[in-house]
Amino acid sequence: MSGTFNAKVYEVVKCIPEGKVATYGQVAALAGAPRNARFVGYALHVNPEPGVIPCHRVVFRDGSLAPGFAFGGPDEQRALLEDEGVRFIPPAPHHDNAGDEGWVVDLKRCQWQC
DNA sequence: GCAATGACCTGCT
DNA sequence: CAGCAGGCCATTG
Repeated sequence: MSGTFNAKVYEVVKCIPEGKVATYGQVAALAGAPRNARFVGYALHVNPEPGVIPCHRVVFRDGSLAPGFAFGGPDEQRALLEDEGVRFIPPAPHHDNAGDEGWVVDLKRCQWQC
């Protein structure tokens, strides 16, 4: 009930359609705070409404997921996103930040846009 | 009620 | 090109 930036985050995240993913920075920007990407993660951490907030659709700016904090594990998260229709691609040689096994979301084609 | 921390991102050196 | 530091709001102890 914090009618504030935090609540806006849930609104944006819940507004993400299937087969699409949004980045923390994007959600934060849509919430009205491009520099508050940090608190976006915190907002999802409290996750006041589990099952309603697709936190697994929220990924890093690089396309990697949140390792260790996923609801069931990066493997489950990847399978879930892939099952929804999200496209996954291997890490680029010049940009390898393996968040999980080295699979990153194709932000080029599956990043949710307003 | 005070203080500290937190799934990040951006800019500058 | 790469590495380092800072910043914001809210929640919890």
